[in-house]
Amino acid sequence: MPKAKYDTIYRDLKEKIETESFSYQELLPSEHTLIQEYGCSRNTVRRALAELASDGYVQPMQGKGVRNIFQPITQTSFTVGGIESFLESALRNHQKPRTKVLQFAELETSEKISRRTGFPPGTHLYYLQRLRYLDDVPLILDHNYFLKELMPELTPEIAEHSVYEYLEQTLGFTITTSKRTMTVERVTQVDETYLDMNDYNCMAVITSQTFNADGIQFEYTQSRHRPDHFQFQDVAVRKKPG
Amino acid sequence: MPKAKYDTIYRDLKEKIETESFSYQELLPSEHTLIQEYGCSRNTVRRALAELASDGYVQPMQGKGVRNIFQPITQTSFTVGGIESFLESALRNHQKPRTKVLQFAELETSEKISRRTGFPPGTHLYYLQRLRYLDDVPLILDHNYFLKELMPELTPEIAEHSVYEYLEQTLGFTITTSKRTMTVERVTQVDETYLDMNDYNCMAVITSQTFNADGIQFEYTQSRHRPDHFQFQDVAVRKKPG
DNA sequence: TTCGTAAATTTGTTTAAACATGTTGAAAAT
DNA sequence: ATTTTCAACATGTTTAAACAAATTTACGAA
Repeated sequence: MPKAKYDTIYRDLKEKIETESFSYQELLPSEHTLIQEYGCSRNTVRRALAELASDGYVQPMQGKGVRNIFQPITQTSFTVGGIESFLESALRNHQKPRTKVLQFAELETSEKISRRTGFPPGTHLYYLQRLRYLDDVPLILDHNYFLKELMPELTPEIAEHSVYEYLEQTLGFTITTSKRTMTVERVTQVDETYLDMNDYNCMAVITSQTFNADGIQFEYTQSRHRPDHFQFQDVAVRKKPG
Repeated sequence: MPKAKYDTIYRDLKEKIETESFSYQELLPSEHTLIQEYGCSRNTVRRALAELASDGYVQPMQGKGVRNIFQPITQTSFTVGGIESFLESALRNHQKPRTKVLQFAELETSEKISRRTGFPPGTHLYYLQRLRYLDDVPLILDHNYFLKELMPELTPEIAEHSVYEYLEQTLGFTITTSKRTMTVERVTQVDETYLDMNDYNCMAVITSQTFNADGIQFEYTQSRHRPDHFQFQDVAVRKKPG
C-alpha cells in the first residue's frame, strides 16, 4: 500500500546499503545527485534520508555529506527495531514457528489488572496463554490480553496461527505503536513446566502495550523468553541537550 | 544550542503532554490552531508533531486529528529511549550515582576483538572496567572500549566521573547514534566478585556501539546489570507492510 | 610554497502553496 | 424520518524557493 515517493526512495536506498552498494564509512550521493537520480524534490529525498538516519543506517553531516554507518549484524536476533509478530520474526530468521494455545479465556479487568495492563477497569478482554516453538523447541511463553470489543470473533484457532495477521488481513486493522519494557525476572513454576530452563533461574521478559491507528490500545502482552535464545536490538539517537 | 523553532514547539508540546495538560485519548489542537498559536508555518508544526509521534506520545489520525496516547510510567526505569549516560540516568531517577574504576588500560585491537567491537584491527583503544553504584549499592559492571585517537588525554579521574560529560563539555564532542543489543547472560566470576547477585545466575547485558557526529564509532561498551534493578524501555512504530 | 580569502558545495531550517485522502456534519433529496 | 450528497475540516504528500551554517575547494597574494 505504501506508494509514497519518499517511501520508495527510502526502501531503495536501504536495500542498497544492506547489500553493501556503499561501503562502511562511505559518503552517499549528495542530495543534489539523489534529486536527479530519483527525479523528485529535495524535501522528498531528505525525508527518505531522515528515515535512514533514525534507523541508524546513515549519519548526516552538515557541510560534508551523508555517511553510511551500517554494519551487517548477526541474523540470530529475535526482536529488532519495529513491531514484529512472532510469525514474522521466525520467518525472517529462517526458523520454523509453531504455537500451542495453553489457555483461551475471557475476563473483565479488575482495578489491579487495569493498573498493570493500561486498560480501563471493567474492560472486556481475551486472556491467552501461548507457548511458542522455534524449530520445535519451546522458547517463549506469552500471556496476551486483547481488547474483545475490537475482535469479538477471536478463536483459539486464530490464536494458534497469528492474531496479528488476522487483525491486519481479515479485520483491516492497522497496528501502529507499541510501548515495550524489557526486564529480567525469576522463572516461575509455569515457566519451568513448559520450557527446558537448563539451569537458568531467570527469564527475559518483554511487556508491551500496542495501539492501533485510532490510538486505541488493543493489546497488553507479557512475553517470557528463555534467556539463551533472546536478543533485542535497538538504535538510539541522542537529542541535543538543552 | 537547539534554537530551532520546531524543537521549541516539540519541547513545549511534550511538556504539556507530560504534565497532563491534555488527558489520555484527548485530541491535540489541530495543525491549523497550532500554526496560529506558535506563529509558524504548517511544516514546522508538523515536524514537531512527527517527533512526538515517534516518541509514542501521540497518534496522528488522517481526517480526525492527533490523539494523545501518553501514559505516565514508573519512574524506576533505568534506561529509556534515547542515549543517556549513567550519570544522567541516575539523576533523572533521583538516585545517588558513584563509579569505581577497576581497570584502566590501553590495547590494540586484535582480529577477535575487532569482530566483537566493530573497531578495525590495529586500532588503539582504552579499556576500562568500571563498577557503578546507585545509592551505594553496586549494580552495574561496565566494560568500556574507547577510541584513543579521539580522546588521547583520558584519565581514570575522568572515567570515575563521566566520560560523556568530558567528551561533550571539554572536547566539544557531539554524540549522536548508539546501536544497542540486549541479551541475558550467565553470571561470571567477575560479576559475582563485585555484585551481590542474591541467588540470580543471570545478568541483563547491554552491548552498545556509539558514534559521534562524524559517523565515527568511538565506543564499544558491554554493560552488565543486576537483573533485579534493570529495566529498559522502548517505543516501536510499525511500518506499513510492502 | 604557504597562507588566507572567497567561491562552491553540502546539509539544516523555514515558509508557501497545491493537491490528495480520510472524516464529519449539515443540508438536500428521497 | 431516512438516506444521499456535498462542503468543511483534518492529516498526508510533494514541489518550490529562500536563507543559514558548516565544510571543502580553488585561487590569488605574500
